[in-house]
This record gives sequence, C-alpha cells and structure tokens, in this order.
Amino acid sequence: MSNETKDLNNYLYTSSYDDYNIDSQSIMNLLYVSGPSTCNANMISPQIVSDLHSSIQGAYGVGFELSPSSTEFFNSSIDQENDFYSAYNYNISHKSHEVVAGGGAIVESETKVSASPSSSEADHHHAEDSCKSLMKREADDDGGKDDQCSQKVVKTKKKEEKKQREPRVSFMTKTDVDHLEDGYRWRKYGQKAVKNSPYPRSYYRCTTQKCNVKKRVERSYQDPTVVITTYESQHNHPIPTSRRTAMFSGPAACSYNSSSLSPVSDFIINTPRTFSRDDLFCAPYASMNVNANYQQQQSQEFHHESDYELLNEMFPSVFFKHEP
DNA sequence: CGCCTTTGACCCGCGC
DNA sequence: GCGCGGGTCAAAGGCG
Repeated sequence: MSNETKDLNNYLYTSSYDDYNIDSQSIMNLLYVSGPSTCNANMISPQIVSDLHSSIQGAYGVGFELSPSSTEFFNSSIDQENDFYSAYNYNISHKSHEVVAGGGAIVESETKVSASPSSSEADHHHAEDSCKSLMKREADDDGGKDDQCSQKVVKTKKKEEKKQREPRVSFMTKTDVDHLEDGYRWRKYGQKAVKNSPYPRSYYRCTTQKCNVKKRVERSYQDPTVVITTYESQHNHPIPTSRRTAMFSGPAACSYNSSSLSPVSDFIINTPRTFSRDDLFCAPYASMNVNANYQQQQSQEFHHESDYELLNEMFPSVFFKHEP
C-alpha cells in the first residue's frame, strides 16, 4: 500500500438495505464499527462489503479496482423502520481459499440482517420487469374488459412483488470520483435531481446481457466528499476480464455458509487465490474480533506458510489474540 | 460503428 | 384527483 493511498482520507460505510430508498441522513448515522484503517477504499473495501452482502444474499460479488484512496471501514445493517443500525464484527479465519467473516456485534445490539440467500433474485427482477412491460403493453393496447381484469391481477402481483424488493447494499466512500470503478461495465440510464440535494443521483445498469444488477450513485449533500453507491441485485456473471485488474482475476461469487449461520450470521467469502495483500488488510483490520478457533485453525488451514506470515505481518497482534 | 452519456418525457406510487 | 418525487425509457449526440 502506498503512502499516497494512505494519505487520502476516505471513508467507507456499508449497510444492507431492506428499505427501498436511500436515506443519506440515516447512512450518515451509521455506527462506527471499526477503528480507522488505511486501506484501499475504492478497491477492496467495496469488495469486502459486497462479499459480505453476497454472503447474506447468497451470492453477490463486486470487485473494485484500484484508485488512490484509503478507507475507514464501516459495516452495518439497517433496521428498516427505525433507522436502527447494528454492527457486524468482522471475524476472519482462513480456510483454504475462504475468508470467514463471522458475526458478533460490537455494540449492544442484535445484528439485524435479513439473510435471504434467495437464488431467484434475478428472477424476481425479471418478473418485475416483465410485469412492467406487460402493464405497459396493456396500456398501449387500448384495453378492454379483459385488460381491466388482467390489470387488476397484474397490479396485485406487482404489489406482492414490491414487498419482495431486491435487497440492496450500499456504502459511502469519501472520494472525489463520482463513479467508482468496480470492474464491471455499467451503462448510465438515468440521472435525477435529488430532493434537498444539489447533487444528482445517477442510475447505472450492468451492461452484461441478462444481468439485472443496477447501481445508484449519488453524492451526499451533507458531506459532498462522500459518494453513496447502492447496488441492487446480483451479478450472474464474472467480472469482465478486460476491465478487471489482475488482483481480482478470480471469481467474484460468494457462498453462503448456512451451516454456520449464527444469530448474528456467519459468512463465507470465497476469495480468489490472488487475493491481494490489501484485501486481507482492509477487511479484518476494520473491526478486529477474532474467531476463537482461529489460532488453532491457522496452522492447519494455511496451505502456505507465507500466508500466515503475511497475515501476521499485516494484522496487529491484537487481532490474533485468543478470546476467552 | 459500437458503446456510452445526456436529458426530457413518461410511468408509478404515495401522501394530502 | 392532484402534485410530488423516485425510477426508467429512449432518442440524440459524443467519443474512441
């Protein structure tokens, strides 16, 4: 990690959204989970965030390319009704090619995560879109009685679908760059002025065919240096190699470790073998709470001695302390 | 020429 | 019913 990278003071907030709208104010109120860490915000933290989210969702991956910024890592979920934020702890252990991010709230609150590893999110989206186009078609078709009837059905269906909104993950990054490069290809399909904000919100869609991932980018009106990025749905394809840095040459998919799901949720993030040093540095360092079995596992689970040495070098000793 | 952004119009849900 | 705000569409234009 370069000094230039460290010098830039970037922040990253993350949250899991059940709510449909971003509430910038709410996001700003996110609990501080981690100690300040200097790492590559635009690069790795969103990756970790995304991976975390994907663990919750079942599969969700976003890789971020390098940009000169550093991050304080925030990670939380949002209670939909009360803007209540609870925090994850980011435990890490190393299982072969996996990083396990285990639950354990730092704050005195239960981690509220709607862990819905739905494999049909894309289908939901498809359904929503097709429903929408259907309605549009019906509207265009100068509807008769049948149309009125079907419209009712469609509306009912749509209401039901609305309850099953695409889960979203959003995070805030302190950066000058509006559109953070994340390795995927996006096409901007809209821009809207945001109420009470001088900064517009941009809407992007993944350009890959049959991929329904969308993302919204807006700058916080409270802190113009903060960019709020919200991802919706999940990629059903790997990151385009042409746009992907060597660092993220592996698959972005994550698996959901249901067997280890605790009340505060455990996650498995599959990481490519090329998982960078900064990657490892950023996430666990953000909130240091160690899996109690970590040290017992580490000697067996690190396939390469250098891995452990590397981590030892990167993480403060406190990170590896035993918990009672 | 393909891909992308821009931007005004449009649709829809929601609150009053 | 109306107005507002969020989200999307699609034509037009820019760029490499």
